[in-house]
Amino acid sequence: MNVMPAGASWIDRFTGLSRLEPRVRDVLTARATTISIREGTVIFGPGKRPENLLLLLEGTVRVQQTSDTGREVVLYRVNAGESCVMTSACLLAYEDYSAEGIAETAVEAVAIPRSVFDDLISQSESFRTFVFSAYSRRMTDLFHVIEEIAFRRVDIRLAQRILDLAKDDLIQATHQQMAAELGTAREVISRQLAEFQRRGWISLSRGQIKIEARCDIEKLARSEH
Amino acid sequence: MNVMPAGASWIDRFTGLSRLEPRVRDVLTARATTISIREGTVIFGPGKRPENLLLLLEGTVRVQQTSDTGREVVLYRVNAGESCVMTSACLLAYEDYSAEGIAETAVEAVAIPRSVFDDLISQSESFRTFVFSAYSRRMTDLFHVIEEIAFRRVDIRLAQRILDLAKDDLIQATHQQMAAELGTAREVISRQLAEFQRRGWISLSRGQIKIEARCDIEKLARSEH
DNA sequence: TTGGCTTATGTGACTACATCACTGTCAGCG
DNA sequence: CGCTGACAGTGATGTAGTCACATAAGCCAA
Repeated sequence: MNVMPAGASWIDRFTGLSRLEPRVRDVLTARATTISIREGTVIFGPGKRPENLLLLLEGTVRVQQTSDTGREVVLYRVNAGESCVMTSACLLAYEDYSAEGIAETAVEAVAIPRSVFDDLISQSESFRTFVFSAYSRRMTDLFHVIEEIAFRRVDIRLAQRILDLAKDDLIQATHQQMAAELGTAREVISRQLAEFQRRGWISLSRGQIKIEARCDIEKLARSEH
Repeated sequence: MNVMPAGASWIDRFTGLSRLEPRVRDVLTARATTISIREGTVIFGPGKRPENLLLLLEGTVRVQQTSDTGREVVLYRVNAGESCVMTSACLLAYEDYSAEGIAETAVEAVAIPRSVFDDLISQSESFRTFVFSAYSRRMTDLFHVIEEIAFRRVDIRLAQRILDLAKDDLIQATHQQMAAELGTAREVISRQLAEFQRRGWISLSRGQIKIEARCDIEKLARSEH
């Protein structure tokens, strides 16, 4: 993780911080640093306590749960312009989570050390709102995950996830990885994808999925039940 | 909700608050009130923003998710000595959650209004730790729920829940309510309970489940996979 | 007490999903 | 070129969820 002084303007990339009191803004600019994190780095996870609160400038962090039986579910992703609140929870009150956060791409982030975080929380009402909003967002995300896993059909969820993950109508992922996205088994994904291909919605090749009929997939993704 | 002045000693019932700075302690004692909430009251939920952070002195709050298709899952319970952090998130950054919190029994709680919460968070390090720890706890709870729903068999989860809910080897609940506990369908619960009864582990009657062989149920609850 | 109502529970048939145990296939490389 | 390891396909079987009912149990009022 390469450390360098923070620029003056990054704050404006975070909508929640735009109204920050000028005094507090200065503290943040002075005492936070930007860091670069390599793709694949584990940012927090079982046994790994993070040292900083991260505000993402570039890249995405994937937060996932790995069960003792080795199966995985992706819980949510933290994108540029968002903060990784799990790290702030860990920061102040470390519990050994079963969830872990992984840099899915190379990540540029502003790192706020615990002491600064503490000062900001105590001095700035708008910073508090920023942090608590972020918590709310993530809680809401988790509620959605629970609802989807418990009550939604996998074909619908798969269709949604294909649309979410597709860059330029293409997804670079194995069936195993797609299964981990939804918390299901590889075979289930293989069969569903085969069915989608049969319908001409996608085409498959080793390690990738290509969207051929986006609107049909959207139709399924939007359908109830 | 019946309002009366708070006693001096309730703070000691919350382990996280025992080390509160004396000055802050006084603020809390002076400006917080205890309230009584009737069983069944919706404390927060879609369209209902709570006005206070609640610290539970007595009773339990059940936090559950209701899907648009009408099915439910119980996410976690807040017990005496714990704080209802969802309300604090709502307090500072209201999002319209799909989750709702319901007083499962009559509840006695200390109510901390938004302004006081704000003061405490800014003035007291140990109060901050208290609040963020509570967040951590609940996040962890949600991770467990996700793991259970995604990867655990319902017979095992049902056995666990029976043990959790049993007061004096008896549960007053319909199959429908048990289904909501686990986020599954009523028929599934009926069949599983029938099987447990066939094995002599429980006996059933309308609206209640009686434990007959606790150790056998525990054996199943503990078993992997 | 009987009959009617509501709520709770039982059941069969069927679909969806998970698991297991394989087989087949592709890409890269020694 | 042929091995190797990762990826993908598939049938059989078990578990869970859905649908459409049939029963049954308590409750109240005639």
